[in-house]
Amino acid sequence: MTLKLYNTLTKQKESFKPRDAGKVSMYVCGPTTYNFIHLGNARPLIVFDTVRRYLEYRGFEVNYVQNFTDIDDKIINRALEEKTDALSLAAKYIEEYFRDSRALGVREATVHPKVSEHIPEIIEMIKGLIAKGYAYVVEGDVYYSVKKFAGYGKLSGRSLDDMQAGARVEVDERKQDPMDFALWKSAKPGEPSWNSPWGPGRPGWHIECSVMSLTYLGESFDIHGGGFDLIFPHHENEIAQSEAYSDGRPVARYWMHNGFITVNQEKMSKSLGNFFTVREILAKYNPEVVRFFMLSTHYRSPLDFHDGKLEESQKALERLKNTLASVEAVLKGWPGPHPGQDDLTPLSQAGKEAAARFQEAMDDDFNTALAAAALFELAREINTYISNLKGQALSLEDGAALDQARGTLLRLGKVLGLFEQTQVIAAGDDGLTDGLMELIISIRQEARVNKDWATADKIRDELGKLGVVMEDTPQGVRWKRRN
RNA sequence: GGCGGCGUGGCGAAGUGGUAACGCAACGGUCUGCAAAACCGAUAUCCGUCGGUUCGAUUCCGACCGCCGCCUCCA
Repeated sequence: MTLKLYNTLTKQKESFKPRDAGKVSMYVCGPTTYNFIHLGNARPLIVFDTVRRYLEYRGFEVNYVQNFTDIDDKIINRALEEKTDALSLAAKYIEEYFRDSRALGVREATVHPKVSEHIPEIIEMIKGLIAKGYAYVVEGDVYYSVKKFAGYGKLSGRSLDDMQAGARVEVDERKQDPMDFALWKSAKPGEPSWNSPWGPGRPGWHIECSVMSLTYLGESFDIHGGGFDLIFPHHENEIAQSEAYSDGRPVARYWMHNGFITVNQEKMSKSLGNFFTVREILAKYNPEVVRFFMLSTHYRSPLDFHDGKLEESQKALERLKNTLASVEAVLKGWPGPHPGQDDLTPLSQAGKEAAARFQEAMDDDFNTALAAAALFELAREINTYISNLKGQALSLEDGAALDQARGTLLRLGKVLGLFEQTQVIAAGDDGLTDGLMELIISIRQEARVNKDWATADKIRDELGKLGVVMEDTPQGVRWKRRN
């Protein structure tokens, strides 16, 4: 089986063949850091982090680059409001960004380059574009001439004529064509700026990605990712810049774009004001719940958000965690695997099938929803197996089978970024909690032996009010914190 | 106006040219002192509407209806 992915450029699924055998170079557009990220911003983070994890699972070595736009108009304006300077404001929100992304289980990229630290390279590329005749200077600004680039519009599937008909933006008279865009913007008084051959100023929005991807990944790297709304104009312009600069050689081999998070079917965006920050959501939900929610729909489809969705994801995820906890409990006292105990039971088969289905799903353009189904199917097999033990003593074979199945479930879940942060076993945060719980459980068990149901139930009910769930399973008493 | 996407059981969501995964909810049963968890079982004659192609379409084609996105900063 080969990995297939949908390429926005060709509008079809293609077999993935990396530029360099065994290695994947990947660039994902990062945030403009002028405030906290919201759930919509988090989708590409989680989606492409999962893509990366799966590529690694498939044995590729992944070089993952995600930039920070730490200088632009929004940052400058925000800095003025907060009476600080642009770069320190950006630095602050880069910190905040990492707090959120880490919480969501998003691994750090191999490199996180910042625009402000690549000004010389940016100036170089702009000079090159001017030299090749693709850009022109007007009063300290530099513009890219879209008409000079024959392939303009190939990613977004539109022609310059169509767009001009629909354009309703104020046209800057100094531009040769209304669609021309800025590579370099001259600084107004008081604005942060860098010296350049065209006078003090700062880079336009699009040039940074061309420069950074080229710097860190080279020409024709493998995967370029981002949200749907970046297709035009950002990625279109990036192609125009990079390919003009490198004499027509493609920027990236595959372009991937994730769909939006919507609220009441409308795009979640800062301008509409219908957004939820990652920060506020994580105050209420386990990060893995958010992750599971994001991955329960295919990445290219829109994903509608409301609290009920997270509740549902939470319960679904709990099912998986309950299974892991059950295995854990059953395996208590099991001496460990012995050689030669593979493939002894139907459960081993089930594990293999689940892994195969998982891979097949992920190979098909990262179908995480289908991949998750494989997890649930395996969980049911495990539960059934445990259920059939009926509390009897565990044989070595049973132990081996369960241990193996559990390993598969964990391994596959981790590709989706699940089961990493929360302890699978419902356990406390320190030894004290565990010790106290053991004590409480033994007292309650005594009451149960004495058929003192009132006391037993009171303990369970009161613990419930404190957020601790107690279950009397055939494998013994189990407790966990709710959520 | 141009370009693109979506419409599957109560909800969410996969999917296939030969009659529909998975999760949540609800229902019946098993287990349990009772619960919870878990297991078993029945639930979509049907995949927006209308046509067409086909032996056969939810899946292909066309029209229509509805919703959404991009074309301007936006993940």
